Amino acid sequence: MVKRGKITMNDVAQLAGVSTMTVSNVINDRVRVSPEARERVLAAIRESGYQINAAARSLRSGRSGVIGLAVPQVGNPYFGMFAELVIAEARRHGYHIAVEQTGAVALGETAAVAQSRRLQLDGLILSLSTAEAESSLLQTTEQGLPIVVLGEQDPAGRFDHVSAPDEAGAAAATAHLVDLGCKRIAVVTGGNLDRLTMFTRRYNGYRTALEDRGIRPDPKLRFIVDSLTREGARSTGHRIADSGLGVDGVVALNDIVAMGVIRGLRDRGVAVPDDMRVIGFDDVPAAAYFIPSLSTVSPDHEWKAAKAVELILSRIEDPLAPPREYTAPFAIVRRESTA
Amino acid sequence: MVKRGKITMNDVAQLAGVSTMTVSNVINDRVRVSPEARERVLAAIRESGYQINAAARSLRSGRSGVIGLAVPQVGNPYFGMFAELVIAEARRHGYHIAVEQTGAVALGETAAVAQSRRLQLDGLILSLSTAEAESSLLQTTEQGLPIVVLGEQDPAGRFDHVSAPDEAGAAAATAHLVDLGCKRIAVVTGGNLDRLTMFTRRYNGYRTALEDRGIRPDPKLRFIVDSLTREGARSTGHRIADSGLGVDGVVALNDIVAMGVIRGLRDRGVAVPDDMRVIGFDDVPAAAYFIPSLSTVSPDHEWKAAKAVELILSRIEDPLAPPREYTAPFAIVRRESTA
DNA sequence: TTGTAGGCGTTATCAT
DNA sequence: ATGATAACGCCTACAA
Repeated sequence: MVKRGKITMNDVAQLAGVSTMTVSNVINDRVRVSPEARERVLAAIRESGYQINAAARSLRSGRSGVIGLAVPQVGNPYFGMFAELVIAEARRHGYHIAVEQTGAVALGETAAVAQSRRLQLDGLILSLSTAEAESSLLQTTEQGLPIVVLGEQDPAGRFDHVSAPDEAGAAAATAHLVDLGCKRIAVVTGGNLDRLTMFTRRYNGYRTALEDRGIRPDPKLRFIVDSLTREGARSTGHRIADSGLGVDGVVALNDIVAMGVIRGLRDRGVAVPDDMRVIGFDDVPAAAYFIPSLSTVSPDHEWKAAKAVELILSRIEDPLAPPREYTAPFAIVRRESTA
Repeated sequence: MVKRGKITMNDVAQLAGVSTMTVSNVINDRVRVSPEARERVLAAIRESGYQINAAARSLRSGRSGVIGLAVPQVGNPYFGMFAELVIAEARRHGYHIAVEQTGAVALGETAAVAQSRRLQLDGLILSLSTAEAESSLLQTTEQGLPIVVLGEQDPAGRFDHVSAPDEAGAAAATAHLVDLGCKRIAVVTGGNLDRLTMFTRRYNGYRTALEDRGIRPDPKLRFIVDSLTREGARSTGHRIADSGLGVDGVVALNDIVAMGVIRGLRDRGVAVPDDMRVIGFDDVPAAAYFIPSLSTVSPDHEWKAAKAVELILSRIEDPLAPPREYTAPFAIVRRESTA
């Protein structure tokens, strides 16, 4: 009894001997439908293998039941893990997630926003890496796409925003190294430090932690990765090993970089933690299994994912509510790399 | 001049002083439109911030321009990397990718298929981990959803299929260890070995490589991970270290497992490669940066992604063509873990 | 080259 | 409780 091609609600209605609206009412259990009618409809659905047409529903209702999640790359361990959590959390609320990739560039972030509108997504959780995408964001919210921003904050503070504990986390990481007796603590950060970015905030955390303990941050101990990749981090590890600056501790801006740096140090025969201690940021799944296992700042990822979903849903409910700002709680996880 | 709410093609037409169809024709550059009209339309689009409504287009045309990609989890390094490549390749062909997660269970795989139909996806690239989802697949293709299968092959061979070089790759990995002088080579695999799965095929590769060299595979050297996670692999590493079997080489079914095993060995003071050599499978991005860097079977991931996209596009073109079968080329990458 | 009519599958509204 | 009707925004077919 399986019909080839498209089976519509109408087909189901005929099969069940009811009207299209009754089928629709059963599916969405909107109004009271008599038990017999409901039963016949459900049987007809099973028999025909009917699947609702999301395009038609979305066109008619204006809602797609899909929320976008735009991240730089899903292949990145951090964003891959985060996407998984968001997908699970959204499903709990009856929503589906569509993953977009921005490549961490403004063009990609703008494109993700445009794409979300085209696809009639009900909202967008956007992990921002640039500030340049802001103007397109503003235009978009004016046109009614609810947005929650992660990572970089828009300067005007007009969006719901969930951030990592950048300053406090980096400060705690730095303090951890100081407490262990490290005297020459380097920091590995990225990009330029003019604007207030994730890099800047983590760097600031490092600096204030040192200053709080009466240590003058040495500009020579600030290493900039030339690219935010494992390879970029590895060569930064080489530079640190070759620097002759007597570095005995490293605060890395994230775990990928930390592991790349450790790998680079190892290339030069520098052992972690024996010769130098290293701490990361993010607590990606691989961190606990790296050799040496990686000490790191561990933000509550589940909390972050749940908060992002909660915010986007309430923003969809009430587009005009004032924007809200949250920072994830964190803990320092001590592992072998700072033993 | 930015209008709030939904801007339709009609609004653009009015703004430009033309008919809706002219706007549609400009957007899809279908027929010849006079330069002046086209210019006015483009200006109106820019001015209004118009975005085409994908739901309406999809409803009308029956095509969404979106291809589904169903993988177990995007947080997994292998699938995250693979998703990235597929997304990039699809974009090159003007298609968008929607990522689904199956959790590597039959229920999830079936659900992904149903979801793809609901969402009017033009096709589905499905990374299969189970055989149970097969019946639902068959029903689906009958209803016109083009499918390309990765990973597990459906027993009936009714789908386009791209596989990893499981047997040949595992055999080459094993041969590599033999050539290095390993005498007691263990294999770490998963699940039961009754059906022909990825596990079975890689295990078979290991076995035939040994037999080809006149070595009798010792059943005691076959270790089964109780869960396909880093933690499961780590505890397998413990078991290998504690086994007292004199293992001097390990063929792991994939890189995640290989790294987990190395971590577990390290927990027991077994050094890789000094005390024991380990080789993985997949060449995930992290493999080259692990300590020790991981020797592994490196399938051509880009080839695989490109082939999957190529197959799904041609399947969309011609739903009735006979199914095709491809296996990715590979190379053995020698790194520190087998030095 | 441009415009008009109709329908894709669903649901809101109103009527029975 | 159930059904008829119209409309969501776009595109195919045809007409001008």
